[in-house]
Amino acid sequence: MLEEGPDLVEIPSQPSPPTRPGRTSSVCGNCRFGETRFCGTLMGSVSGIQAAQKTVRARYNVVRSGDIKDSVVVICEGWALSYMQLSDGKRQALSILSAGDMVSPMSLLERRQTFSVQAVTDVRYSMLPRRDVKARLQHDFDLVAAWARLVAMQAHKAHQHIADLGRRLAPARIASLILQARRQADEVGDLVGDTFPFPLRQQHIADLIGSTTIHINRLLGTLRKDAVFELSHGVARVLDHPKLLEMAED
Amino acid sequence: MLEEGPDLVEIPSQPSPPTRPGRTSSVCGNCRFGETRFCGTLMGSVSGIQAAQKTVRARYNVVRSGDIKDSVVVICEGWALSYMQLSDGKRQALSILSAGDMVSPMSLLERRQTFSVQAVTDVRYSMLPRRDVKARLQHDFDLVAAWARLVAMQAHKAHQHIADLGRRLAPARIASLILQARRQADEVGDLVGDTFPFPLRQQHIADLIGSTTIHINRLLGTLRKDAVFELSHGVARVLDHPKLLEMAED
DNA sequence: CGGTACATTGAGAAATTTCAAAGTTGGTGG
DNA sequence: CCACCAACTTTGAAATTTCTCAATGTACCG
Repeated sequence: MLEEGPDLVEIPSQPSPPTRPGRTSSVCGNCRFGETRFCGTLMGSVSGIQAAQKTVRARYNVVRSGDIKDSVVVICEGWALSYMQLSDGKRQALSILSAGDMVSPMSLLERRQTFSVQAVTDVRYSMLPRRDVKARLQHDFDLVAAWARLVAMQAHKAHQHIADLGRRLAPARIASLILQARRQADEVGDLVGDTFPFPLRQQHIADLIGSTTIHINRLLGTLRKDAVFELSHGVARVLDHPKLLEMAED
Repeated sequence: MLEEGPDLVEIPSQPSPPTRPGRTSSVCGNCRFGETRFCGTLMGSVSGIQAAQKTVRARYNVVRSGDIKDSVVVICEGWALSYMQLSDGKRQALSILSAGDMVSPMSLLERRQTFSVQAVTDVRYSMLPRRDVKARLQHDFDLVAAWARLVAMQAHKAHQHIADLGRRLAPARIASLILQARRQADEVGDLVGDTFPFPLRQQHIADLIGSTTIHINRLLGTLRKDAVFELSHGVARVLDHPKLLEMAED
């Protein structure tokens, strides 16, 4: 698994983070997701919440475990990975974050981040002041419910992840990951034929799956050889969907 | 891992579940935890929430994945395990539930249970009508916050679990589990010297750890031989705390 | 006594990691 | 245009970890 990243993978220094700040709140108004996502509903026409937009380049951190943040982070564009950093330097990815995802619904209460987030591609994200968001929720129980639904979904995903890691062999986990990404792409309209964007590196897959790059590499090699799945240059291609379903046995 | 349990392990039939119903709400008033737990706060003096008390014997289910429940379940006495049931019959435990634990904070919204809960020892539990609880939350944002804190804690535990399963070898996971149980026992005052109650069977440990009984058995054997940890008749004993800490590398 | 749940052991098989070393690719500065 | 570098991918072989299969042993209960 990926050891604590080299300098390039982490934000190199506090003074000059690879970030270009900016302050807009109309950005959300132009968002391709409109109000289909929680962040959209939250920002809806009359919220008056001011979102600060930022950008980080691939392989840099959006959030670091332990950071104290007074904002809720929402990914607007690009892919990122949330992960836990283990004491011995290993890391385990928790989930894929892409456009429209709130980095952590929980961060509404806890200023201290309990996990890190690293950009896979270049990432654009918004920071919503926690105070404002909280106030908004306080006045609108429906929003609380929507938020809770989000939390519930994430909890369920976490449980699936636990079951995957605890009870499945690597091939099944990979198949499962691929299918999940395909489904997601489909929902967002990014699925073109049997092809969809998949910018994760083998290292990222290994981190999600709880395995090593080397093993992932061999498994992907097999999938390619067997004409089941191909991955190259950030584009995934499912050649044998039924086979994948069978492998993931879901 | 445990295959879909034999009949005895599951509730044998709908007509005569091994449950003796009863309806009391003063029970919570007499609870040893008072208002230190969320359920206590929730039921606090003036809530007027009516809790139905039930009991199930060891190895029976408290909740089954897919059940539709209009109540929130809280464990009052005994130990239980929440777990995911995989399609191929295997199961993966998610967490230990003991006195004072709400089975799932998420169940406040979702009637459909997304995981199962099985009693490890005999278990007494309360069922709080969701409608009432929800109403209570709606009138008291502080309760929402308390609830959210609970959710956040569980999310964090889930993340730890994911990291454990994905990135640690079985010995480290066992050590980690033991220490967690010890800490928990300590907090509740159940730690006597180096000894504390630990009713989990090797099978349960395997299900939590994502391993097999046989493997667990050998590892526990080693721990015993090396005078690090002993487990017998539901009582655990930590002989070499530092060693365990080192193994869990936390 | 018979049965069920649980713990324990041995031996071989399978999955996965580790170590070591090349091969590729895309971008950058000269 | 070329050399070079960093990030990635690929391969081989040996070492570890963990699982599976197959028995056997043990304690408690009705």
